[in-house]
Amino acid sequence: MTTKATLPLVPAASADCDAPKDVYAAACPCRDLLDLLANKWSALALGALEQGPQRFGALRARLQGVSPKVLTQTLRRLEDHGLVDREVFAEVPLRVEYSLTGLGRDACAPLAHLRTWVERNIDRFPAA
Amino acid sequence: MTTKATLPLVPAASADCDAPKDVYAAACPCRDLLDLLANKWSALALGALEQGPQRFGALRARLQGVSPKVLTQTLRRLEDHGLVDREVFAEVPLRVEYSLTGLGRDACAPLAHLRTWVERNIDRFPAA
DNA sequence: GGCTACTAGTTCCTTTTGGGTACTATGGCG
DNA sequence: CGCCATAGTACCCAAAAGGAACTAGTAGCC
Repeated sequence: MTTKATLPLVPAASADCDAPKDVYAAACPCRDLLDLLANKWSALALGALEQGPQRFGALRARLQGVSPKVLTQTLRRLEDHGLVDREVFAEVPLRVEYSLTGLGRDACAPLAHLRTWVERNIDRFPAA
Repeated sequence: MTTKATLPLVPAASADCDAPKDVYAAACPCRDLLDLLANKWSALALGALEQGPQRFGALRARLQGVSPKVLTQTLRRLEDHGLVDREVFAEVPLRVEYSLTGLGRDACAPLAHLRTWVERNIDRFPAA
């Protein structure tokens, strides 16, 4: 038996998102956005940019352990979604600055809550 | 030239986490925890469980689009970290109930902020 | 001119993860 | 016996994460 037969996983009438603002709906764009923000590197990058515009190298140093490739991907994705701005200065050596947009600044609030909750509650977790 | 020569990515003295509560430190356990919580399915699963204990099938229906494998993975990971409880009832057909621990309940708050922020601000995002 | 250095990436490759579909185990019911 | 249900697991493939090495463009130095 297939999955489809056992459970009506999606109401089926709402393929194009009848309830347009439900992260629990698979087809809702909210899902993609949640996927973007609920992500380790995004949360860290936006938090770093909260303290002002930063260069690529500075972000790389702040987000300890991030590889340049992943950092580029993360920043591009945030840029594509209108959360950060990328500004290139034709200096030498080349300088590129990343900064938050208004939207990005707003998105920082819930992510900051998450980060600080983690830091404040880490001791309550089993050592494993 | 290698990466090591150009940037001291990690202070190197703090391999075992001198500042024990910094999500920006690669070696800090906070990092793993952030990775666990800052995750689409975790955020959705914990949010679903906020409304009371749920069976596997109910969660699967609520988290539209999740496959049984991924749901199992997500729930086990949350269980391993002490965020959810898993209770098996030896009935027939088998019943398994998932519920939040105290820690899990606390973790819901920041995640709920994130989910509702997304739902409330989705319209501000570029259509792309 | 040739060498080095700087920044901000990209490319290539391997490993890990995500994810779907199909299948299993258990037991009641007709 | 065959069928239903639930709660998963097994298997496989594709996508993504991730690391190390390499590139581009320019300036300064010898």
